[in-house]
Amino acid sequence: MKQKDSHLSNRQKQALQTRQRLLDAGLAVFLENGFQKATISQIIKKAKTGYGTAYVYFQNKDELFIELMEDVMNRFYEVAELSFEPKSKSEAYEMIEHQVRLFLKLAIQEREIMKVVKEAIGLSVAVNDKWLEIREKFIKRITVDVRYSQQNGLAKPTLNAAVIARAWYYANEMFMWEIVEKDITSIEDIVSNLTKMYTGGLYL
Amino acid sequence: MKQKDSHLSNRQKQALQTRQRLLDAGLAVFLENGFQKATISQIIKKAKTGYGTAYVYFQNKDELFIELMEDVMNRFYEVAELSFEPKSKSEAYEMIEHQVRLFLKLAIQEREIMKVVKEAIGLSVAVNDKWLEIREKFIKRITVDVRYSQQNGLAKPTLNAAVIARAWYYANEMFMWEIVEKDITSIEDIVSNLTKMYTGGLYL
Amino acid sequence: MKQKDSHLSNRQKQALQTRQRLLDAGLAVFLENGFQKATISQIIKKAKTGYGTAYVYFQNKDELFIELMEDVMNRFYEVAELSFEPKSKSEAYEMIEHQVRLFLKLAIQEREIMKVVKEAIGLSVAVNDKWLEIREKFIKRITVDVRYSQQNGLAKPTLNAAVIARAWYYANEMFMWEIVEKDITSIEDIVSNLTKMYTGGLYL
Amino acid sequence: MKQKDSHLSNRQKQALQTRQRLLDAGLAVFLENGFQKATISQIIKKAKTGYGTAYVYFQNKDELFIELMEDVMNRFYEVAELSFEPKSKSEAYEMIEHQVRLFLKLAIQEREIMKVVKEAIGLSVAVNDKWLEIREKFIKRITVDVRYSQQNGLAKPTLNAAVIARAWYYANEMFMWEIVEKDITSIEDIVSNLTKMYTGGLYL
DNA sequence: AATGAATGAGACTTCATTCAT
DNA sequence: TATGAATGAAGTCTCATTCAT
Repeated sequence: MKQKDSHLSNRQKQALQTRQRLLDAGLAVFLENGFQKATISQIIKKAKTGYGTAYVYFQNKDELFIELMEDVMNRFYEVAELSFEPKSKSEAYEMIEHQVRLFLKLAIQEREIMKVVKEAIGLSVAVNDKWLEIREKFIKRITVDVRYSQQNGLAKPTLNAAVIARAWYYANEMFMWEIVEKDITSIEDIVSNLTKMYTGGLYL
Repeated sequence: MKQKDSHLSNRQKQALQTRQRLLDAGLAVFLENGFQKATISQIIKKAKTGYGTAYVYFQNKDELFIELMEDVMNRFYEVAELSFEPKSKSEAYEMIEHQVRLFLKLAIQEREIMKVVKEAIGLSVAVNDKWLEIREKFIKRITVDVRYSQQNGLAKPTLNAAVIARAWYYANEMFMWEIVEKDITSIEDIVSNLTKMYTGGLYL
Repeated sequence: MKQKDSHLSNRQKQALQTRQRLLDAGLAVFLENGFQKATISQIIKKAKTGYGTAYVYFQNKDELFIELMEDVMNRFYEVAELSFEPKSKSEAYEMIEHQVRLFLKLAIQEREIMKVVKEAIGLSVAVNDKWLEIREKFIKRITVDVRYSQQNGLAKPTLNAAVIARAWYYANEMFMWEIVEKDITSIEDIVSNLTKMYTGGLYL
Repeated sequence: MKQKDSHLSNRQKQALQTRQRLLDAGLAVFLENGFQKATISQIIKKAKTGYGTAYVYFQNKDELFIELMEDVMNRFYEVAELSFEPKSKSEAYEMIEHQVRLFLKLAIQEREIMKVVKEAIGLSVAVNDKWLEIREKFIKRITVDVRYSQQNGLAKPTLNAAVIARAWYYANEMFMWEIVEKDITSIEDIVSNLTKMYTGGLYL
């Protein structure tokens, strides 16, 4: 954003570079070997640092991966954060369909790293916890959107926004995993059915 | 059920008993330690058999667990198999709500073993594959139900039954995991919101 | 040789057949998997008998293999037993060259089983001992031949027949293994050089 | 020998010591238990290092043993490398007899470790391969010697030096194993007969 | 003569992490 | 800030063989 780094000492700049080298190397190694088979050994070799150096910047393998994972998930979160202030049911439909499409397209784009994320979730408690945290962030954001529609008389006011948001997110997340794991590339059928059922069920 | 076994030789009966002892011991050990920490060693000790004996009946820890998992999942599947031939939208609503409630109640009942299942899915490829297989069985069954409603003029005929069934199942499965993992006991809010959104979105 | 079996009871005939079935199955399994990887399990499955049955006829896996090995080695031993009563050095040369050629040709013919024999020698004490026994039988036979030549004034009388026979056998055995393991097919160079050196060194 | 190591950091020197401790411990353990029964566990206990440490320096038990084996075999190889430039047949005879004697004496000296080598050759593919490599090195060296004698008009020029060298080496190796395994101590009979036959057969 | 259910010893190896330098 | 030598826990699974039937 602003001119960061500019006020840093050379030493600090170097440190930042080392850190970034580890991150880059980590990404490459995780993509190539998956989470479990990736070793710190491979990562530091690729980053040309010593064993200890990796532990200066990251508590452990999981933390390094989580950093990488957050980068990717931020891209997903940008989609969730898209402004959502529809004036009508049909506008809501358009916006939601658009959002779902972007979300699933992103899954296709980030397929490889997401496969590793899926694996890591099952293997590392820390990664799993991080994932849960990310998920709640998504659900919270969706809950806000649902409430907006209810407050503006577009959506059924008796439904529990939090539960609906969760259900909706769950369906999206699961299709996302399916796309990632089964190498699915055509998503339009999913996009439209998902959106229709959701808006049909939620909106007036 | 019937008198099976009756035609088995004593030897075979004994073998069957040994196998069952291992299964029982396995369940106890998995419940107590979780999937990862459970060891074959603990299981055979509890079953009072030799190491090799376990490997006569099960290829490895994963296979033994999968057998156990299938037993539990069959109880879930019974719910999915409940006859579903509604005459009206409201009858459909009743039936679906009933099914969801049974499904989630079962999750509460089987909470402990399901926690282990969740853990095992992330840890064992074999268990994960089995889970995917079970999931597809559920989705296939739901797809049939959706089609029935469409063919009887109850549900929107333009929706893709397979995709809708999948989305619906996904939402249910995810709430099931949430209930299992967060020790949730009050499910009525989930049941009613889930059902309302689903029937509102799918049915005419 | 004579009409064996004819006087055997049916039961004894059956037993003999079972034994033979095990031997045949053993050969097939050893050839396919090598000594170490071959399992009793595979053998009895192929022979269509029970576990225990194999142990009625053979003390253990090694014994079954040794029986097979003896069959093959008898074919080699026939070469060693070829009558050897040369009248002159040149006749001796011819006979020895002929013998070496037959011996090494046999190695080519029996290559596959001999590979397994080599493996088994290193792995099983019993097989190794049997091999040593077979070797001594060969050397004893050769010693007789060397003595014959010495007694008939054809070979240097001061050489120690036993040591010479052993050295000669060793060279032959080693070339045999080389042919077996390196899939060598052209042996004439070996045959002639071996024979020339041997007769040159031993004969007058 | 010279002051190598001098330029190594303390860290590297320490590492070298650790490695040597493992090698020394390995030798002791292999001598005491043979190859098969020796365990990494015993070795690290004797070397007072951790499990992982052994695997830092050697891929596995086989590799550690191969290192040990190479040390011994180098002593044998020194004998094979003895300069061989005879001026006459009788000088050749003397030199060869001397070499054979040294070779077999060495076998007596190194009997215990060579017993383990023999065992290991049958048990470990890696050790077997290493042995084959060592053997070829010997044979190559002998081939050079045979050629020298042929080129200087001492040995029969029509014989194939490579085959003769191989045959000669084989006889020596086999007697070496016999001496090692049967605890033979009187070698003069072998030395003289072997040399006589060889020189008689090869030289003019 | 034939069967087959049961047995159990036990050695390997990996790799994230530490901490003295 | 960077290094890298050292650590060590821990759980799998095989398969020849036995012996009661």
